[in-house]
Amino acid sequence: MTARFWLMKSEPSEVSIDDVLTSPQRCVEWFGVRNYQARNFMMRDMSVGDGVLFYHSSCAEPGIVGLARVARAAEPDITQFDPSSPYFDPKATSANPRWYCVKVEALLKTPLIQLSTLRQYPVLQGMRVLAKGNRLSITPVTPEEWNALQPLLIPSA
DNA sequence: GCCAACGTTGGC
DNA sequence: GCCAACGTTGGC
Repeated sequence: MTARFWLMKSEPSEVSIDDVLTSPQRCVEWFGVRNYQARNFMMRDMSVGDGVLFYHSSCAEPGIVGLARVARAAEPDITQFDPSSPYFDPKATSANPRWYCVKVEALLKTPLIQLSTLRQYPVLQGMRVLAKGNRLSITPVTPEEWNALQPLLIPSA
């Protein structure tokens, strides 16, 4: 296990940072990931306690909106078994699940950090989320990037 | 709505 | 195993 920090995208129309912060345990199953690379990050590389940048995508104001942590290791994503779910996968069975998800606990809401802001910091230029054409919904964040981001993540009064 | 990027599918 | 076609993502 190498990575300890992650950026995780969510569409706020589906699950926003506010949705998670106001849910009973401040937790959400990261259901709906249907990309093997992202799944493998959750299955192989994530550990409880890993730091998470909560990112809103496909919305009016895309960017980092919160801090979170991995709260539980990967388990089968139950939406793959539900024929009424948009994430239903007919090739998945409970004996042979295809898709797994970790549980994420939201910690706090941060000021919105837009892509244009991230681009201003040389140390952050390598972030996958800034790469042209990047579509991966879960990406590793280096300790250097994580540390450089901290001053930007302090909640305003 | 546009479109670039990229993952997946399926015929061969 | 190749690769063209297709579908999806996601910023703009």
